[in-house]
Amino acid sequence: MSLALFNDLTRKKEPFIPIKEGQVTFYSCGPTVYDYFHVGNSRPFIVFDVLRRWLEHEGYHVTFVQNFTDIDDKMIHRAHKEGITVQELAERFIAEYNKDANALGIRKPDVSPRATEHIPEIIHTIERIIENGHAYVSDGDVYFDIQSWPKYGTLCKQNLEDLEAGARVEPGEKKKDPLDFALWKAEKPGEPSWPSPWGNGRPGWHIECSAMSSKYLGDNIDIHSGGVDLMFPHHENEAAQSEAASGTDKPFVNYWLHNGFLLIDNEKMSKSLGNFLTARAAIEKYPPLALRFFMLSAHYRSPINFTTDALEQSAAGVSRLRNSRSDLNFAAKTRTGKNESFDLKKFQNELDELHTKFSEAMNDDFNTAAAMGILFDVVYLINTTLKENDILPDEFFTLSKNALGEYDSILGVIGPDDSESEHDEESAEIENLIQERTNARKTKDFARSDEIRNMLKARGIVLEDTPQGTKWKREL
RNA sequence: GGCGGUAUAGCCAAGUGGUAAGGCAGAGGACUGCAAAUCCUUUACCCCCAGUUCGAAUCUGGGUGCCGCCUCCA
Repeated sequence: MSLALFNDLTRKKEPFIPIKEGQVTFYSCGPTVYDYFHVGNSRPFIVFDVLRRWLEHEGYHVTFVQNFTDIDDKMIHRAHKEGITVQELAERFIAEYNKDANALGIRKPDVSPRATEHIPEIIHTIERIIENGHAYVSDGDVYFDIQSWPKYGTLCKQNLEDLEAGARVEPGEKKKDPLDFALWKAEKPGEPSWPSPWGNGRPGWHIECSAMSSKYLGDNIDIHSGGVDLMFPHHENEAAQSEAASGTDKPFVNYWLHNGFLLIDNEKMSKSLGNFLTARAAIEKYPPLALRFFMLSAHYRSPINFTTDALEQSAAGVSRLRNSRSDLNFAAKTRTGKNESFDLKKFQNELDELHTKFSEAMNDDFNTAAAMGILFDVVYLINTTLKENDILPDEFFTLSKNALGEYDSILGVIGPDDSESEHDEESAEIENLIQERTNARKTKDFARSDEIRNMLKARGIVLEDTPQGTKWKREL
């Protein structure tokens, strides 16, 4: 089975067929860098990171672009409040974004364009829209002309009347239609501005994505993703702008993907509601891997509820995965050898079968929840095999490690391998203490034995006694 | 009001019409100096009502609950 994605444009699961064979152009809406991003914001970053990895795993050459919105009302207000420039604010929170994203195992995009570094492209895009007759200048502002765009509302499946009924009309606005939205906003005192054919001003919210997407990926791209709340108005507007600018009948985006919301206490987590937890605060409280596990434990389009319980359960799940790998590593050092009664072929077949299932799950609208179920099946297979055999051949360890490694290169929920750091200074010290404890246990000095174990435990090092000796691992 | 999502065990959650994956927690057991980990055993009237079907968690119709979008929002 090949990859199918649920396309919000058609509200159907469709086979994924890229524009250029073997290549994927993928634009993901990034953060407005006026603050730390919160746990809800982290969901699309994590789930679409996994989709990107999966596409690459399947052999596509992916160009992944995720923007930084570094100029808008929120940026301006926040910068004023902090007494710094908008640019300083952006620099600060782009750095903070990168820290948190890195901690959560989110890979860097191929391109991370910033709105303020693309003012010429934005202006050019607006000029094209005006030339094509879909925007008008009104007293220094430029608005998109909704009435000139019959397709408006196709993404969010709303007709114009219903949208107009709900549209906010602000006094003093210079729009022809309440649904018209700003492409360019005339300069206001004390706000950053750039010169343009329509006077000094700044870009509207939606236009940056159109301009930057087109610059780095072209006028017709494969995938565009973001949270469901961006479907309207942001993505609807983007599509209208981009298609109005390109002037071709090719759609801006072939596959629109939207992740479901993250709820906290059964309510949407949002900055405006004030019920948010920053990703920074969350990963101080819970292991980052647990947060990632949590995001991937449900299908990306389902809503998920952020609770202490759920995060603790996720952390326990991560531990199970990590334990299996650390048991595997330890056994590889202590229990490798010839074993005539072990049926390697059968083991390999079972792994292959699970591999097929994993691929099927990921190809089915990247169903990470099902895929993680398969990962646990793999862990179970490895654990029982380790249990049933005292000695196992090299091939078993190679196959098992490769399997876990491959799955984790996509999901990123098992995390770094402690055994890779086993030659550093701290490890040597730990090994010495373990040796001392082993000696104490031989002479039945359990007081000293437990003392050493507790001492290491306090440092986050957990000891486990096995028939092959004592193994250690770091706590999550 | 318009549009959309969702309802599966104590909790989280997958599920393509053929009597329910996986994880967490719990109980009992094996192993262990004690622990930890692991393994074995064990836990589901799939929101309600009606319908289609030989057969429905899955399809249809009607309810009900919860959530979201329609305004800045991942």
